[in-house]
Amino acid sequence: MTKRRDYSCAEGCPVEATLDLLDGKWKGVILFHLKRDGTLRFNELGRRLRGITQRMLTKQLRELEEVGLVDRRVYAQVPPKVEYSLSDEGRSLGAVIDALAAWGEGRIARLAAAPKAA
Amino acid sequence: MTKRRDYSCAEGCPVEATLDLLDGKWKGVILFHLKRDGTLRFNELGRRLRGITQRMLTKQLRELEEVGLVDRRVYAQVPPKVEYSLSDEGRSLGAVIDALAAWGEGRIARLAAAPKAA
DNA sequence: CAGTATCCTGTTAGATACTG
DNA sequence: CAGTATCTAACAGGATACTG
Repeated sequence: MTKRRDYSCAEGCPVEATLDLLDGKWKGVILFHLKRDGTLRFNELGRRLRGITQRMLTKQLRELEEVGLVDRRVYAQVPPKVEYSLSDEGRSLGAVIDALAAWGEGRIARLAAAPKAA
Repeated sequence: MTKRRDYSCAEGCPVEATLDLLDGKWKGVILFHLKRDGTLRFNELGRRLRGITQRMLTKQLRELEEVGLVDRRVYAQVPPKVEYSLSDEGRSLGAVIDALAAWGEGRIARLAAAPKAA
């Protein structure tokens, strides 16, 4: 999904604008966990995302930071300590995250109830 | 974004489950327009998505159909007539689409108000 | 009208190894 | 602990041309 800067194409574009920010295999879940837990360190977050590599976690976090959804706080100490949390802008996404989570739960339940015929 | 079938990993996964279905550059907008207009023919839809190629439109629609969010109705006539609309499942996504659109509008407004310094 | 069929490119994301 | 650096396979998605 190519990132865009201009969403002047009216009608449907706000949807795209939002989705563009959530794009990437892990962004949605990352935001979900930061919303839930408030503040998490790099590896704490990583542990909540089973299967993610450090490289990917770093990349997704940097992108979220770049668009202003996530704040990154570095403590000048050894061993390193870096904390991630939602920015104000990220917090404003709360209702969206909730909507995604709520509908997803329903869908998972529906799929479980009516298993796709083999 | 790799499609998955199992979302048994608890906590954050409903978010992923939803996002997986909306993945692809055009799915969000397609759903938005079908929600708005109810039923649209292939090219009507295409015209609302400036820049999409027929190949992509077909592909995204097939994927949405496959996961059960969109219904495809073919009329046996010449010239061909094919109508797309939200399925019941797709309609149940309404609140999510609205949330995405609403937040996106806010964000676009915010970006316009505070243009990123070059 | 509503697609297919090909070709082609950049990007995504996984695996793996290394570091201040 | 919190990352980098490299390499690679797979795919997304655009361009273009053709068709029942």
